[in-house]
Amino acid sequence: MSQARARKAVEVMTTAGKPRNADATRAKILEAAISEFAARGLEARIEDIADIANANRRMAYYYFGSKEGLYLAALEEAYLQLAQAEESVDVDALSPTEAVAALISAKFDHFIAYPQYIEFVKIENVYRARHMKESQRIAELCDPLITNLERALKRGQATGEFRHDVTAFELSMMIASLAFFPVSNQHTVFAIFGTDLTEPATVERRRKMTIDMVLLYLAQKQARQSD
Amino acid sequence: MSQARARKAVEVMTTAGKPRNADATRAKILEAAISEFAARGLEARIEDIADIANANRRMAYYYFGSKEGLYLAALEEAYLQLAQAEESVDVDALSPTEAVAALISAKFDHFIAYPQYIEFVKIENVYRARHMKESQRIAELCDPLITNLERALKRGQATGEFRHDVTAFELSMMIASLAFFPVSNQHTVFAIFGTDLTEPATVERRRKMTIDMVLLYLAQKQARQSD
Amino acid sequence: MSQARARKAVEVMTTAGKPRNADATRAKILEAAISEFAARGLEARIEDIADIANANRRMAYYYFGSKEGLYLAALEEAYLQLAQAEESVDVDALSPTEAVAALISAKFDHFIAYPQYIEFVKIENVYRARHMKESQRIAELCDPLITNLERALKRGQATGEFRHDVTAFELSMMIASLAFFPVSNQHTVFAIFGTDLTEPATVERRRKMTIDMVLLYLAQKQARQSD
Amino acid sequence: MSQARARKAVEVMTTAGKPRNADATRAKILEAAISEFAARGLEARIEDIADIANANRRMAYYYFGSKEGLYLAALEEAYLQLAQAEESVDVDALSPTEAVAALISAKFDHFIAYPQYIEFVKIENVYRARHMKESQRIAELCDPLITNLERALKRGQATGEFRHDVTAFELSMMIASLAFFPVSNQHTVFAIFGTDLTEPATVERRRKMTIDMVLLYLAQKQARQSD
DNA sequence: AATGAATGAGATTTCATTCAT
DNA sequence: TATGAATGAAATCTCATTCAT
Repeated sequence: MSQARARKAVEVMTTAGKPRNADATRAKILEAAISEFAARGLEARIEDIADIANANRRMAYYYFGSKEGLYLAALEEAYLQLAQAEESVDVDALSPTEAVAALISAKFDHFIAYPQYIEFVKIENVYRARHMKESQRIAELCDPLITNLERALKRGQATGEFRHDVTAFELSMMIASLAFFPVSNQHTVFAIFGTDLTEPATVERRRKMTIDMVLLYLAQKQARQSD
Repeated sequence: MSQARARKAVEVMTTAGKPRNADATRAKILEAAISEFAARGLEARIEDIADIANANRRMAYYYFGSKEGLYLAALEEAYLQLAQAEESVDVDALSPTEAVAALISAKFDHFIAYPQYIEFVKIENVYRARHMKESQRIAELCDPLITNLERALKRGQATGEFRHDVTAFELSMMIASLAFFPVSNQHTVFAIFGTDLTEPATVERRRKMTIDMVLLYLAQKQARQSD
Repeated sequence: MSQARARKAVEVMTTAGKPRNADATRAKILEAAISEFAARGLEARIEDIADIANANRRMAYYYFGSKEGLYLAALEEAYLQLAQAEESVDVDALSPTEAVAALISAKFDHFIAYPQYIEFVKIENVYRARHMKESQRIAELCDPLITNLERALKRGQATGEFRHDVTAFELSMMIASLAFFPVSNQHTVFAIFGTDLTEPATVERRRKMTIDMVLLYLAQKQARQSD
Repeated sequence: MSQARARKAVEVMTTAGKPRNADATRAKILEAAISEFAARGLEARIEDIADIANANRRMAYYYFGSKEGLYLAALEEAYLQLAQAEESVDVDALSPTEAVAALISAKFDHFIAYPQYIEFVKIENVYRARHMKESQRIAELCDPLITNLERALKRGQATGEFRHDVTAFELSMMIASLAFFPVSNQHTVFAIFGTDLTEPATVERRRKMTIDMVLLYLAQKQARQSD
């Protein structure tokens, strides 16, 4: 929007040689790419991204090599934000039960704050994680997601508050399922049932139910089996 | 090629019956479309679909009007299979608890049997249900999914087995979340954590956990109402 | 352009032998062709023509050989109507002046009654009379148009009512110009000036002006011959 | 999908500039489009136009957005030439009679000099001015055609040389009819009567007759009626 | 006489990408 | 660093026409 104007001002001052602001251009293209890829999936067009970024199409190639390169950069950016989201929870300062509740709640907050994240994950799964497999970085970024949860779970199992027949990974999948699906599938749900799952009251109700459900499951003492 | 084999599949209306069979051609194109769209999303190519169906590319337009028309037909077909999947459960012949468990289990079975369903739902959500909104039929097909569950829930609440502060729709979303996510997001999960969520043992473990979790939640007597 | 042209299932009830009405089918196709070609030019589609005629597309080929054959048949039909239009004027029973006025008036009537004629002539001129050149018949049909006028003109020149330095062909072109153009070019005139040249009052005004103008010209005694 | 993405004309100042010259490429494509559309109507092929212009087919889309966009640009160009044609007549420096004669004559000259104009008008009328309606510009360009004539007519009526019961618009239609039709319909006339209306002697004869006829009509003092 | 099914060829259009400055 | 111009390859779609009954 007003970015366009800003660029014009810059151009005017550089008379002879034309050293523009490299990082700024790159950043604007990346930002535009995140919003466009999130909005349209791989149908997003390089030309549109460049226009939104107020940059030349050629620059996208200059900085990111190809459309897929740009997509991957945008994807990594989305996961970077995910990792940062959970840092706000100080797992070890809370009781096991509180920590699990806080981690669940943080996930809900993150999905509200960064809806693009869910878009990218949906897209990547349609493409069978084709692009993500190229990225070493994303796996590293996601590591804390499990380890944080694991510390809380282990402590709760040690104190006897939590059942033993569940792993951190399983627990993580449960939570992710309950938090992710209603957002990722909001469109088909709305088309079929006419219910808008993004309404704040609905989201809060869901947050509470999810916490209740997970803690109830963790608190249950298993009878005998374990599979 | 495999033409000889494909010919055999033709229904008996023409005496000699080699070349011209409208229904068979249409059906083969639709079948090919389902597998191609599920595999590649809207990037699937009409030419490939026609080739797989052993038909002329032009015939896809003859029967379905456009690429989007063909996609929509394939989408509806996927939902038709979903509706049929749940018919196997005789909700009213089972106890409320058994009925809920059976419905959850049926969902797991369906997702194993018709993986294309999940692909279509993922794709539609990437496209923000753009195509599904055109279809009156899909909403109708999905109606029983809620009403079946509702009958079981109501009965359980009447007998006092189930808590009262949950609606059939909420329950349905819970179950769908827990069953859908690990399949829909299997690719990114695998890329990040290296865990294959489709292994039979894993699926069975998940089926059991989901049933336990949901029934535990339903059995819980809520202290005071909230929200 | 025309999106959903997907085949609909159609009930069929012809049990045994199926002797349809050959002439009627041919006539309906031709009628449909006239209205479609007049409305859309050569962009008219055989499929649409067949549908309007409630006939099978194949029948158009059966009776007319090809799209161009059908077009030519429609074109000839349009000229047939033109020839018939002028038969209503009994040139020799009227005074020369009255006869010319009547022939002009008949042209105006014809253009109102058979607007398709003008459409075909426009189309043919866009195609540089490519198709009409194939037709012996059309030239024959048009012959009376000149000869009728010629008889009136000759008589008027013999009596001294009409000037001598004009031929029947030239006179015919004048009349045709004044009558044809405002109809043929009504669309661009309307687009540019916003005037609707088809309003009855406008047409009548034009009819009168044309008669006045032509008779005035014919009545003028030329000073010296030129050219 | 995204229709109008056509490049806008951009100033270019490259010194040598053989291969990359935006204006030249654009201009050559437009020029080729004018001749091809005039010759073949909307059946003209983008590929042929590009070939004639010695440009890549893609560039037609780059500069004009779509085939219709290119056609519209060509159409506007044709009307631009029309407007320029009449500028040569200095209406106010001539007597009313001379001015009308000069304007008629200029129209004949224009139709000889720019035959494409007539082709475009014919085509547009076959398409019912579908494209022209999109163009604000054309109506503006045509405005002087009436106002020039109107000034001459008004002056002649003021001096008593011209009759009063005719409007500038009516007069304009008369002139246009007499000048346009023999060119626009030359092909069917030739096919039917074998007369070539484009021969110079024939054109000159027509020019004289038209001027005589119109001036005679204008000079006539109307007896009593008025429409 | 009549028809539904099928096809081949070609048209427009789209888009990522590279050229040349 | 930055850019407007240019391109090739492919995808969708259209349509007249023919096949086989």
